[in-house]
This record gives sequence, C-alpha cells and structure tokens, in this order.
Amino acid sequence: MSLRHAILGLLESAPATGYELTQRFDISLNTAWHARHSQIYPELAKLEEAGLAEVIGEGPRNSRTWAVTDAGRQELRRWLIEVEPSRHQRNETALRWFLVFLLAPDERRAVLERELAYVERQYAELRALGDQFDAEGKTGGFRPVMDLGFGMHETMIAWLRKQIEEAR
Amino acid sequence: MSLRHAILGLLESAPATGYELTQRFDISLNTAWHARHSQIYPELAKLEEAGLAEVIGEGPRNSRTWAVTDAGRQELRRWLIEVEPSRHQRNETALRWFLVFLLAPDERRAVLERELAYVERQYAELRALGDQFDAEGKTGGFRPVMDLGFGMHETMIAWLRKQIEEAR
DNA sequence: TAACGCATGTAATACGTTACATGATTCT
DNA sequence: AGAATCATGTAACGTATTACATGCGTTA
Repeated sequence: MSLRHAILGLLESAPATGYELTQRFDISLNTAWHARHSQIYPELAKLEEAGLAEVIGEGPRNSRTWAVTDAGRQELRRWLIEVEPSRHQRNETALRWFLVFLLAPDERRAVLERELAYVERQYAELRALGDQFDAEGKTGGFRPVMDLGFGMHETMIAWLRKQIEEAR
Repeated sequence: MSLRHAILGLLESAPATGYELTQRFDISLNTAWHARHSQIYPELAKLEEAGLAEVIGEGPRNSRTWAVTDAGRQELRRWLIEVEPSRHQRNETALRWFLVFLLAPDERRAVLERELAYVERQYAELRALGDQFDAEGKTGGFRPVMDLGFGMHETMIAWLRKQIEEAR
C-alpha cells in the first residue's frame, strides 16, 4: 500500500489539502509515485477512519487541510524501517528506452532525440524549482523535488546522447 | 497499454512461451515493467485475437511458443514512434529513498545500508548475466538485461554511499 | 459577469495481485 | 516413487484511470 505511505510522507513534510497533495504528486514525487485526485480523496477518508490522518483546518471553497496524527507518524516509520520493500516498477519511459533498440537506427535516433529533449526540459524545471526553494530559505520538510540529489538526470542525459551518437 | 507492448517487444526479441515471458519480466525487464503469469496468459490470448501474436509451436507439458505477427511488429513500431509516452511511474524504492529523510539519522542510515546492500547485489547479478550472454556470443535481440548500459546502478550506489556518510 | 482556477467528490471501467487449481516432465 | 520445476489457466479482490458532476472564490 504505497499510496497510503506516500500521502503520510507528504503530509508529514507539511500539512496540505487534497488538492495540494495532488499537485505535490505531480511535482515532487513524479519520478517515484503517481496518483490522481480521484484516488487521493478516498484514501484521505480511509486514513482518517484508521486514525492516521486528521483535518486540522478548513479554508475557503470548502477546502480542508490534513495532517498526520501520531499514529500516522508511527505507521510511516514502521513501514520505512520494518516492511520489506517491493522492488517492482512500472516505468513506461524505461520500457521504451529498452525497446527502442528494435527500431532501425534512423527511427531510433528520432525517438531518442525526443526523449533527450524531454529529460533536459524536465531537469531544467526541477533545478529551477530547487533553486526557488533554496532562495526562500525554507527549512524542515523536503526540498520540493526529489531528483535533485540523485544524479539520475545527468546519467540519463549522458546515456541518451551516447545512444543517439551510436545510431548515426 | 504498456503491458501489451512490453510483451510484443519481448516476443520480437525472441519467440517464447508464456512461462518464459514471465521469467523475462523478472530478469530483463525488472527495472522497467512488471507482470505476473496471471496477467500474461490472458494478454497473449487478447494479442492472438487482435492478430498481433500467434502460436508458432507446441512443446512438452502443453507449452506453446508465441511469436509476433507482421501486424504486431507494425503496432509496436507505431507505439514507439507515434504514441506520446506516459511519464508516470510507480517505484516503491524511489518513494522510500525520498521519504527516508523523515527518519532520524541513525534509523535513516540503517535503512539506507539495507538499500545499498540490495542495489549492489542486484548490480552484481545483472553484470553476471550480461557477461554470460556476451560469452555465449549471441547476436540479435536484446542483451538480457536493460540496465547494463544505463549507468543507473553506479549512480544509485554513489548516492546511497553519500547519504549514509552524511547520516553519520 | 464571464472565465478561470481552486477544491472536492463519485461511478464505471480497466489494470494488477493474490489465491486457487491442475497437470506434465524431469531429477533424485 | 516423491519432490521439484515447468507450464497454463481462472476467480476474487484490490488498485488506478477516466469520465462525470458540482460548487466556491478570484481575476479580467
């Protein structure tokens, strides 16, 4: 049940409305987990029922701000430390990079160039968000973007450039 | 419908039984896509119905070997070239590496050391498989393991070592 | 005041996992 | 002969996507 723990983690980093959680899944967590609002709202209701999250405030437009309870924090900690991780992945981008070698070099290069453009744009966006976060001098919680420290984007860009070169 | 195209791609690399496809999902494709036999067999039936795959031979124990049809090859090519990729991912490992900063340094280090041990073991296994494949001098199709060329494992190992050091 | 973005929710459908079920072949 | 592995299939349940549905608050 990773969705549950993703939400607990995002809420522990900072309380949020369901709407804001949806945005954080798109921005912060997009290389790790994905969820839409139609999954998030029902899960928040279940978390409340289980005593793991609670509404700590109401705002305009019937919005409700959620936070993790002590039991929720405990559950998240338990999951991180004790639960054996599932190593399964579903990553359509990686699947395509794997299958692209079935194409003729010309077609392959075209596909890989589209991928390179995407990764470079995404990397630039993440860096801009990270810089913005640092400039605001926020402490505690997450940097908004997980990938900044991972080095994955540089690795992917280097790999794509190499494959494009070799398909020439 | 990535499952469909993952299967078409694996079959284009080499014909296989449903059972062998299940193994290839576990070994070759484990960092890109995951599927169990209970999903693979029904999908093969659908591919046959759609004229994208066909049975090209029967073996012992009622096994049936599947291959891609011309229409299937065309569909795979179309998907790779024309279909806009979905960038959504579900990767529990990445989620955990993101959330691990919510733990106290001691606990975090313990979790990250477990992760490092896992990644190093996986990397060694993948390299062994790749070496074996190269030694057999196979040509055409895939190397069995996608990750060998990607450089992701080195990047992940370096990141984990750095985080473990910083949590000290 | 109209359009846009914020904000929440549900229903139908599709996709994926777990568990159940069975039989064939090979190895010890 | 018995155990292990190969090999296929389905049913029940859980998870995720798409589409439908509604209303509030701000901005042009």
